[in-house]
Amino acid sequence: MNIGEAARRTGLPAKTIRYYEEIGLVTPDRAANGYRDFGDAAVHKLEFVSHARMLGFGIGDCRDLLALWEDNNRASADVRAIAKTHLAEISSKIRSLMAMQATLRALVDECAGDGRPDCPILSQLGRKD
Amino acid sequence: MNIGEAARRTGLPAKTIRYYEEIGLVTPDRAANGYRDFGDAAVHKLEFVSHARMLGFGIGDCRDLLALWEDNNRASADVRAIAKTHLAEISSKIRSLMAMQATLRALVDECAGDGRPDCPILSQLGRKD
DNA sequence: CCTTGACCTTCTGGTGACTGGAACCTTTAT
DNA sequence: ATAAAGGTTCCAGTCACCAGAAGGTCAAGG
Repeated sequence: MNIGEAARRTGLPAKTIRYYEEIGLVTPDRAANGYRDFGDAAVHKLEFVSHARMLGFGIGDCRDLLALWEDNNRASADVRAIAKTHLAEISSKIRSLMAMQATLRALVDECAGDGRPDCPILSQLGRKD
Repeated sequence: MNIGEAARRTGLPAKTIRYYEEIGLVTPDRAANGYRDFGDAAVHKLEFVSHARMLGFGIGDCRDLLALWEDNNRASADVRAIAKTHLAEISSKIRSLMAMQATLRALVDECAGDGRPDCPILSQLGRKD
């Protein structure tokens, strides 16, 4: 099938699929006219990568997970290790975002938000340490 | 003062300060030898930007907040609006990360993580929709 | 006076994961 | 024959920097 149909089936933009080919995540066949020709296996791989990306895995992790997925002699421990590392990164990002959120929310709550110039948000940002 | 001292005072890497000059966030004087010469006001501006960046504001927001900070006729409503928009983006990111976290945590908990190939993580990633 | 080392300068190129657009070719339908 | 809808490649841009190269400047010590 052509790239458009593969895009429809996977939900990935065609541009993204071309990019995935460029970096070697998938290697679709080529038809005589030069068009990419995706088989079911290629589409399935794209779906796999799409799902992994939705869970926030980076391209490097996707590559590793894909290799594991295709290796019938894999150890689930290897998969789990990648996932756990990623989970830790997610948790760390959440913590950092929640800290920002708490600080910012307090500041926004304090701010009158009217026509006057006094603003605790700016005061806080401009404080000298 | 030279860029090194400005970096020490603000905690920003010198490279970052040069970048901030390049994009017009700060415009330090130049000494006769071509070195950047930061006055207290310039350092204070850098501190302001540094704080805003720590709260996750993008460079565009920093530019706007900086302009508001320096405008004595500002309305705090304008500052508050920027902050509220940014808060909404933070909340959205947190929600999205927490969804990933929940899914991934459940998968990791289900996975034996041993030498066998069976792995619910890979099964889930490879599921056809 | 010379050297050493720390500091400064600019410039180029890379990061992650795409996205947009231009210029062009192929297929399908009218 | 033509027009629309698809496909192709390649170049450039995004964001907020960071790494490194090649070279200029300055203060201190021999």
